[in-house]
Amino acid sequence: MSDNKTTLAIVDDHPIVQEGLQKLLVNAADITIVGCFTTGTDFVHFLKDHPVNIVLLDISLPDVSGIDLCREIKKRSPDTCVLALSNHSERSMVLQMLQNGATGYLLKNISGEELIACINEALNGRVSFSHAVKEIMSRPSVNELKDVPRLTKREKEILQLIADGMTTTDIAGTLHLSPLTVETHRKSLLQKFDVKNVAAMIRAAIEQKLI
Amino acid sequence: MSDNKTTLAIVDDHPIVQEGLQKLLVNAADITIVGCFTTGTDFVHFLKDHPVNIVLLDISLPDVSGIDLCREIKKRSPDTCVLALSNHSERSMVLQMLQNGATGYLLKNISGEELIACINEALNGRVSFSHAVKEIMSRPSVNELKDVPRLTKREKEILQLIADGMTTTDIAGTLHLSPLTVETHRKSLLQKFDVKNVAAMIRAAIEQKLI
DNA sequence: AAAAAAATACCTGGAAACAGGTAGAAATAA
DNA sequence: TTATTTCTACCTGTTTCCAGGTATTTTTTT
Repeated sequence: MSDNKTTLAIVDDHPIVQEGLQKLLVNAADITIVGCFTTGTDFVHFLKDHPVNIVLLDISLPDVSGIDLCREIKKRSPDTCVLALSNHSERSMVLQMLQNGATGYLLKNISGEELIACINEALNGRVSFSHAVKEIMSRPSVNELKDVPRLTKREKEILQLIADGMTTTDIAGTLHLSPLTVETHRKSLLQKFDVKNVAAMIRAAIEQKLI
Repeated sequence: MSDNKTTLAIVDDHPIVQEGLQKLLVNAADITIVGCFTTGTDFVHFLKDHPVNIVLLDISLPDVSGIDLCREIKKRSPDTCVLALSNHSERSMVLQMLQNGATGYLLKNISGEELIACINEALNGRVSFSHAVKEIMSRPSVNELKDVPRLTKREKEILQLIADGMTTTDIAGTLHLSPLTVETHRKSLLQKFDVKNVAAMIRAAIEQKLI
């Protein structure tokens, strides 16, 4: 039955990785690769009129952040399993991806067998981690219990401008907003980061890779 | 003449990358892949009794640093061209690799054609960079001209406390100084970083690894 | 269609930061 | 032993930030 094969897509801007994944997956008889994409927007566009069961998603793409892309995918196609692919295994990033709908998190040093095993895990509705990630997630990290704040689009924008050294009135000027509005966002940011001033906020934001 | 084909080895601990590189190189008729290795020591051992013309070398291996491995390879087999493979394009890393005998530096987002072109460049005795690296190396780094500010002991101390979210009076308290003194240091810091406020300063300080 | 979240904007008052000075000890380098 | 740097401390303003609200409109979610 060629009909009920699993459809899989690859989203990664590295040709080497695309080719490598394809080669590792040719041995999996029940998986059909239906597309390879180098940008998030390309894939989202494809998803409009093609069903995809599994997507292997590089979280550091040139156009959009892995987190935003994951949300977007799950919004448009909730049944698609998103497996995040990454080079780095930071606990906070893993948690953020899961919070935004990912079904698993794989490191790029994964072996072929493990990759296929993880895909099957995901198909069976289970969260799947590659070996190294599993270890990191198993112990309840002392450090990173403080959750990463979930910022709105506007807030991210303003955070970035603050980090660039702009004052409230500067920011209001460039975004064509009232300074009072910018202040409101600024207050929300301080609250979400749970800090008292920008110095601490910028530091926290960089640590959590939000800048 | 199958004899004068180019012999090439791959050293990378990511199965995905190994497979991907192999697949991208099957089209290059004059290249024979003579080995794939996941650790530096494995490859060095192989090199003892096998000639290798080109080695694609991942610079972030689990066992040894890319720099050390490159030195070792060139010591044992000076005629082997080392092409560094990396995810990151930091100017300093590129320079270090070249200083230690590498013939080129490629980013992992390289395309198949570019990869083969770079290998041929290297075989002809020329230094080869992938596109993105070339750009970074061509212009005399914007980044590294603005010198890292030379801070005094006290300034470093206060910078750190500012980054921790402390106010001037807080800092004065913990260091047993007058708030006015702390303000003076704070002013010096802003001047040395050439910024207008702490937000920009903290960011710059973290970028320059002073925090 | 109703509810929740996000973005917009306003107000007051106090706290902190920033800009542009001066200046005297103390430590370090020449 | 000078000369220089660093650390200390002060003064006067102005600007910006922060805390504590309230409140309307728009967008998104349910």
